[in-house]
Amino acid sequence: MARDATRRRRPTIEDVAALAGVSRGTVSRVLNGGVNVSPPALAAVRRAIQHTGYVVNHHARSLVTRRSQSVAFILSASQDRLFEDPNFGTLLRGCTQALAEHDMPLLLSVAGTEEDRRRVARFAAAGHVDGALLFSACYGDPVIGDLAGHGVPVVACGEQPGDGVPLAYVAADDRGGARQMVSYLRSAGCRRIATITGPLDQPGGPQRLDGYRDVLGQAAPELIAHGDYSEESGAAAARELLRRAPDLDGLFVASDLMARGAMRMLARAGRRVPGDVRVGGFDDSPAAITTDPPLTTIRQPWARISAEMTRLLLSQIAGEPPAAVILPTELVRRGSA
Amino acid sequence: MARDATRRRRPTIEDVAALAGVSRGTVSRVLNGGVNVSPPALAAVRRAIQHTGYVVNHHARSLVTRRSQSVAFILSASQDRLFEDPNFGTLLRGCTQALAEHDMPLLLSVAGTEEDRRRVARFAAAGHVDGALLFSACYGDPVIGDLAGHGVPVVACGEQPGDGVPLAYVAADDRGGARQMVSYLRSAGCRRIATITGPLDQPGGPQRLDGYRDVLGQAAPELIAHGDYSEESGAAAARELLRRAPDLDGLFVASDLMARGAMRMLARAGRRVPGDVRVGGFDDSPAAITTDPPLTTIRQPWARISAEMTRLLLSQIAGEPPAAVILPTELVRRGSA
DNA sequence: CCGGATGTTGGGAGCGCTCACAGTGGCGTT
DNA sequence: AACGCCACTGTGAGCGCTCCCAACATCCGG
Repeated sequence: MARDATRRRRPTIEDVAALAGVSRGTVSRVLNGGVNVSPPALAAVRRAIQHTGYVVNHHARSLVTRRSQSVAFILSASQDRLFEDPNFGTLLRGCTQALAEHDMPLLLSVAGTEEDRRRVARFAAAGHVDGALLFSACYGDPVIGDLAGHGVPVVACGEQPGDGVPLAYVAADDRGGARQMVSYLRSAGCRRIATITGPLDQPGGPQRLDGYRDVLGQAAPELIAHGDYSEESGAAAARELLRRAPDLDGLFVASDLMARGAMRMLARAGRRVPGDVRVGGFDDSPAAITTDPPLTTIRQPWARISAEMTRLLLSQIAGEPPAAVILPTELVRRGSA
Repeated sequence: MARDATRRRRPTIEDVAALAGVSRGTVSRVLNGGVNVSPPALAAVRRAIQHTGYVVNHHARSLVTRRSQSVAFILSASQDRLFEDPNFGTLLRGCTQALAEHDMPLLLSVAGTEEDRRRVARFAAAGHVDGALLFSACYGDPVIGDLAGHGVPVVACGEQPGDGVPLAYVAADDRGGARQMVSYLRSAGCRRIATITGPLDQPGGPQRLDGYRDVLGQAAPELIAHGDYSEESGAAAARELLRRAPDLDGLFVASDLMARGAMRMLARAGRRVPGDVRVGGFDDSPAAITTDPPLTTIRQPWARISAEMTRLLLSQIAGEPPAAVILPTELVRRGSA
C-alpha cells in the first residue's frame, strides 16, 4: 500500500494492467465482476490491485457509464424542524446503511427555500445522482415533483398526491395505526376521546385523523384540535381542548412530541395521566420515554421504511416500474394509556 | 428547457458552443468565471446555455480537474445513538447550509463498525471527496485518523489527541463555559458550590473542572465529586456530595444527564431546587427540559461549530494550513438556578 | 479433419470536460 | 514602419475509464 501517497500520482487501471501483465480491458472486466476472465489472469489482477493500492476513479467511470452510483436524500422541508425529529435520524441511518451495502454514498440535500429546491432539482435532473429519496416533500411541490417527470427515479416517504406522474412511495399505515390507538383507548374505557392532529397538508396528517374518525365516526368538532408536530403546538392544542371539552378522558395525539407538550399541559391543569386522561401518541420517538408516565404510542417501522425506500429506489434505477409499499404499525403500550 | 429530456441526449459543451457560434474553449471559459471573454461572446454563450438547458457534467469536469467538489460528513460512532441527538441534526444542517453556499453537496458516511470505517477511509482517501468533516471520531482511531496523513483535508469536531499529524478542529470553550456557569451560581448568591465532573480522561472533562477552579480557586476537595456522564453516576455523586458537604447551596454538574440524576437525588434528600440548592448543567441536551424545574445549562454553539468546521475545511482544501477554532458557549437560564 | 460454438484477450474509440498553447487582430510605443 | 504587448479565440491533447469488436485459442460434434 502506498503509504506515501500524499504526492505520488494515484495508480490507474493502466498501472494495474502493466503490473499484472494483462491489458486494460481485462482489469476492467475483473473490476466489474470478473466474468470471462481466466483464473490465472484474475488472480494476477487481484494481486496487482492489492499491491498498487488501486482504487477505481468514480469520475472516469461515471463519465462513460452515465451512472453516478450515488443517490440523493432530499429533505424538502419548509421549516427545518425536521432536523430535530429523531425519526429523521433513524431514516437517515436506515438509508445510509442500505446504500452502504451497495457501496453507494448518499448525498444529503436540504431544500428549505424555493430557490434551494430549484437548485436541488436541477442538480438531480442533471444526472449527478441516479435517483432520489424524497422526504416531507410539501404537497404538490412542482419543482421536486418534476424530477420524476424528467426521468429521474424517485421514491417518496409517505404518499404524495399525484399531480401527473405517479410517484413511488413507502408509507406506514397511518390510518390503520390511528385506528389501532383510538380503538385501544376506547377499549380501555375512554368515553370522550379527543385528538390533536398534525398539519393536514402534510403526509400522514389527514390519514391519522381519518383513522380516528374510522373508530369514532364524525366526532364532535370540539374534540379535534390541530398542531404542527412541535411540542409547543401540542401544549397549545391541549389547552384549547381542555377549554372546549373539559370532560375529555382520552387523547389521541398525532405525534409523540406534541403528546409530550399535551401531557405537560394536562399536568399543569391538574389532570392525572392515565388516571383522568389516557393519552396515546404516534411515532414512538425517543420523546415517548421521557414523559411521565412513559407514553403509549404507535410505532412506525422507520427502519423498515427507509430500507424499503432504498430497495424500491434501487430497483427503479435498475429499470423496474415505480411501486408503492404500505407497512403496518405497532402499538407500544406504556404507562400513559 | 428540454421538457422532454427523458430520452434525449443531454446537451454538452459542444452543443452550446455550436449554438453560440464559438468554440468549446470559450464556453468553458464562461463556465469558469468568464475571464478573458468578450462581452458579445459571453452574452451569446449565456443565451445558448439558457436555450439548451445545459448543465455541466461534474464527472467529466472532475476527471480532469481532480476535484470532486464535494465533501464527506463522516459519522464515526460506535453507537449510533448520535442519530437521535438533536445536536446532530443541527450540525448536519449547519454543514449542508454552509456547503450549499458553495454549491457543494455533502456526502454522508456512517462508519459504525471497524469495517465501515475502513471502507469510508478508503473512499475518502481515493479522492472521491475533496475533504472530510469528522464527528465523534473515536480517540486515536487509526483508520480515520490516517486520512489527514494521506493528504485529505480533514476537520474534526472537538479536539482530537494528535497522534502524529495535527488535526484541524473546532470546539466549544468548555473551560469558559464552566467558568460562566460557576460565576453565575455565585452571583446568584451561592456560597458553597460543589461540582460533579465528567471523566477526566475524556475531552471536556478536565476543562470543565478547570473552569470551576478558575472561579473558586482550589476549592475544598469535599466539594468535588466525579461521574461518568451517566445519569446514575450523577445521582451517586450527588449523594456523596450531600454526605460530605450537607451545607452545599450550589451545584455545577458537567453534563445535563448527570445533572438530572443529581436533581433526583437532591429531591430525595428533601432539598428543593433552586430554593435550597441551585443546579447548573452542561450541554443543553434535551434532558435539560425534562427535569423539574427545567435545567439551567450551558449551550454549545452547534450551529456555529458546523459553520466554522465547513469554513475551515474549505480553506484547507484551498491550500491553507490546518487550524483550530474555539467558540464561546452560552448560558441558558431556566428554573434550576 | 473441418466448421462453428465458446471462452478469453487486446486495443481502438470515445464519454465531456479543462488546460496549455498557438494563433489572431488591434493597439501604443519606439 | 516595425515592434512588442495585450485581450481574445480555437484546437489538440489528454484525464481514467468502459464498451465494443476483432483476434485468437480451444474444444466439440459431424
